[in-house]
Amino acid sequence: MSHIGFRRTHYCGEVTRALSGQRVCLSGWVQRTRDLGGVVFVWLRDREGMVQLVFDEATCGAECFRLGGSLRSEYVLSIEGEVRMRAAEAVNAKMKNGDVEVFVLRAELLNKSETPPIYIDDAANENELVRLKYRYLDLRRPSMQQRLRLRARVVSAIRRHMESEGFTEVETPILTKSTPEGARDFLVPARLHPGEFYALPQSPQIYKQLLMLAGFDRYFQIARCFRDEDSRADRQPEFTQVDIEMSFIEPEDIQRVVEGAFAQVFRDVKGIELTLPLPRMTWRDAMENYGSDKPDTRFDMKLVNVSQAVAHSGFGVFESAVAAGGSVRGINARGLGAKMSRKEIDSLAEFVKTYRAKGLAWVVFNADGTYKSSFNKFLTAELAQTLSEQMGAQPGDALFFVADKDSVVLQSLGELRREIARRHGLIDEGKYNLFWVTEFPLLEYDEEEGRYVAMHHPFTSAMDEDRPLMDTQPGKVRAKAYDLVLNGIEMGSGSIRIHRSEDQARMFKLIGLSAEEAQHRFGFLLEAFKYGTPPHGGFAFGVDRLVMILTGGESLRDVIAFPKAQNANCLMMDTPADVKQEQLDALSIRLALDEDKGQ
RNA sequence: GGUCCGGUAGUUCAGUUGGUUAGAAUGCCAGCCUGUCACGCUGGAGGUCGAGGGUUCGAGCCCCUUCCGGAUCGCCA
Repeated sequence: MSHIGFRRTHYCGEVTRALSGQRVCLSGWVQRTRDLGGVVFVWLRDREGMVQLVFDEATCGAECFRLGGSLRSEYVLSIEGEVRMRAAEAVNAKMKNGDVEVFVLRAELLNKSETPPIYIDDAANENELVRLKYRYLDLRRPSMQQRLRLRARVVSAIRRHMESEGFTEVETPILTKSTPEGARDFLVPARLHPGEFYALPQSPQIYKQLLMLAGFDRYFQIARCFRDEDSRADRQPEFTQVDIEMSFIEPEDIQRVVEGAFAQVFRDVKGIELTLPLPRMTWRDAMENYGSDKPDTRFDMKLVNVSQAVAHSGFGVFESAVAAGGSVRGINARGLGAKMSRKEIDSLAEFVKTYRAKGLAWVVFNADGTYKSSFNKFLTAELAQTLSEQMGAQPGDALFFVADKDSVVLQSLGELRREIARRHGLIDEGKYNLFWVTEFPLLEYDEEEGRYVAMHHPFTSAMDEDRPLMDTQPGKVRAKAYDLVLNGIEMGSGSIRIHRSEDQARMFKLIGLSAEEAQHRFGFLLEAFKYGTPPHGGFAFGVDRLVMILTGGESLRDVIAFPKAQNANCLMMDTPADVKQEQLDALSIRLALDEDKGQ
């Protein structure tokens, strides 16, 4: 008995009326059977789709017919059969190739299957827990197959583009060195060096800069990166990024290459021609208008700063926010005044509290020209007029205001505008708004740590015209740093790097990294910079996120073959897992677990 | 580290005020059925109500602890 079935001639999904009358050999999984007693219908599925098989005793013989009746879900089957057109009344219009079927002549059962815990169908609605535990079955679903195949095409398009632009693909180590700054590292114990650890790379940042120093001029890599931080729908502990670095360039040069890669991807997998160069928006404009450094520009509803208008309104909440150096800003939910119940407005107020806003002030302009508001007592006709002018309000509009320090106002309103847009369907889902956000600040002040931290990373160079501010007003220095934003999601970021060791040392000092610590962690880099480092810069963008958007997915789990669950578990393999004592001994590791959790 | 939602049959879920033997659909098993396509009909099996503890005459339901999944704030240079 053969163990490979019949030599396959076609994929199931390829069997169409064009093959009518021909003999075909198919292999695949049993999707569903309908045993009518005298005839058995079977849907056979492979990666290209399904086709209906017919087991008819007169055609296939008694033994084969018995086999047909014994088939169950996900049995693995090979058949030889004849493609026949179906009678007009037997056509299944819901099936792509529902006008044909394959009359089985011979069949061979290659493997049985337990009854699967999940039904292999896109309409199925199983819990993620079950899906992730039986990921190999979940991946049989057509939608999962399509997403991963689209992902492969995305990566292929990128690779082709980068090669055509003269980039060299170089692999960099997975076992590398823990860095201070930035996300938590995954650590790997070193058996040959007791007490010392490798770290998994958060990105190949330093390696790619060293490759520039080494003269490769143009480098890229499809790089796996690791961050030991809490997961989100759009954040996994390990993820893939396209990592790029170039020498002797300005921001526009790298942006042109990255835009080209995205254009290639959109052309290949979506048939969409992007208009290049992509639009630019400064970080400052993004924050002012959208309250976010990754604005979703598929709808308007911009933030408006009304601090001046309300600074002396008598409304304590507004006045004190402005007096304390913060601001009062608002958004205009156009035409939604009548559609929003008091209950919904209350829920929006709860929503902004998530982002530490203390409350949400609102004004609804009725169609008849009257208005109501949460601060009626202070809302004089004059103030209402001013606000309505500044925010372009018309009858029927609803205005929402947050008063607080800028960071809270911007974030809470920025998120609120997205929430309102989601709830009221203001987002055109067919749109892809891809653009650059430029002129990011070099540093931001970390109140917890009481020092400046690098906003991008500490290898980012300052904009030339802002360099004089570095000693006097570090918070105002803009960086040669740029993000690429797609539909309100950060695709990636990049910068022109520091390439002189004295500048790098100065940057480390600015972020409070002592000379000793800098030497200990980055001594090799400072040393390397002494040997003729070219000006260089780069970019990195997330493959998972890009594919998620292109497939309309809600979660990175939908575009990663074997993703981690929220707490970084793999539910299928049950990782992480304990190890044998001998393994720990070999690594000189002793566990210090609480007794009730422990061994 | 915090907040919120969820965990009941293989799966998706319902389960009233705490009250007899925990239900439905689907799937599964068996039988019948020659044009089904979510086939149909008949019958059947299937449960540690996530786990542990507590309150109570009595807990799927109330309380505490804990585990697991999801969303999210912080975090993520």
